[in-house]
Amino acid sequence: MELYFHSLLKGLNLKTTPRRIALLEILDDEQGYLSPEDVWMRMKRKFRSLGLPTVYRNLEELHEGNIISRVIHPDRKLYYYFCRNEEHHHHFVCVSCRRVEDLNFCAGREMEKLVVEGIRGRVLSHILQINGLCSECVLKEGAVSDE
Amino acid sequence: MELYFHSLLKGLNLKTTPRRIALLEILDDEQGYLSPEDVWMRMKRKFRSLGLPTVYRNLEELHEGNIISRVIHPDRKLYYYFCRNEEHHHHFVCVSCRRVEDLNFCAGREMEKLVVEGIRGRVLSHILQINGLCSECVLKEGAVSDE
DNA sequence: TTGCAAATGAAAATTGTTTCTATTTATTAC
DNA sequence: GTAATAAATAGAAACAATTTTCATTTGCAA
Repeated sequence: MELYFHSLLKGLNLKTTPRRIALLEILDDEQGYLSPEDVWMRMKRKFRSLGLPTVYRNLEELHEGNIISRVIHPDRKLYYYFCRNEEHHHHFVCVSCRRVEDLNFCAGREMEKLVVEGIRGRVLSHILQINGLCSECVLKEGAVSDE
Repeated sequence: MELYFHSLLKGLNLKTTPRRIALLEILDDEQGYLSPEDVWMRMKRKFRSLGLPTVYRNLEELHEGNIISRVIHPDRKLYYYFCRNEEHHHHFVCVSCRRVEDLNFCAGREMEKLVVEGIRGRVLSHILQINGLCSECVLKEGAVSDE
């Protein structure tokens, strides 16, 4: 694995540092996506004196090199995830407990068709977020509003 | 028109101030969308001492009241525009010229089913936004990246 | 017209992200 | 292996968009 990461980095003319390896491992282990701060917190377990700018810089370099993907969520923050040729998916966000669950669902194909045929434009990316109550919070059924 | 705006504001229990009228007029005149700062600059022509927080506050209140719509551009800034379509719908946002087009498409039903049956949760709302290039910008095909 | 809650301006705070700079480190040529 | 050097890093500071705070002003219901 480390060898594979090394060759990826080499391909971008980036040096293979322990931090970059760790960052790639973290993203590779995650099935969802992570904010720079999420990545930072995970990496800090290993590198006590890691700076947040280092995380931002590396995430952005790897994104530019097409090794990881970036999404911009409606919360206006950046999120990154490892590029797998796996099914693109979206997240269900519980507005009560803030848990996030993956949804193996994407309307991308339909949207693309609609945009290409209807508007005659081109789709570059899309943002989909579903807000609701997860099973536990549905039971608790507290006075939770959608915001 | 002013009367119409007055009734809209009344419906939200918001007072009819000269600033709110001007703000609504500006958004109503625009066929695309505007950033809070865009709105601020246009309003300053009329109100010399207008504060930017006032613009942010009002845009957000009107958005919450469903009088104006909000989109989040890939540049991570907020943009607002006047709601003309009553149906629930989604947005196609041209990342090049900033035009917004309504898409009469919603995958809400499928998502709902998936969430209820799969996760056993409840959907409260969803946000779907498609970023891309509109027909004109596809033709121009400039060096525009999804950024 | 008056009283009061709502709206506002100005300044300051916050948040997420980026830049700067001195120091450290991975790689390359020997 | 080792030295030279260009890239990578930490830490501090800068930044930009947005939000909060609070004292003052204003719309509007009584």
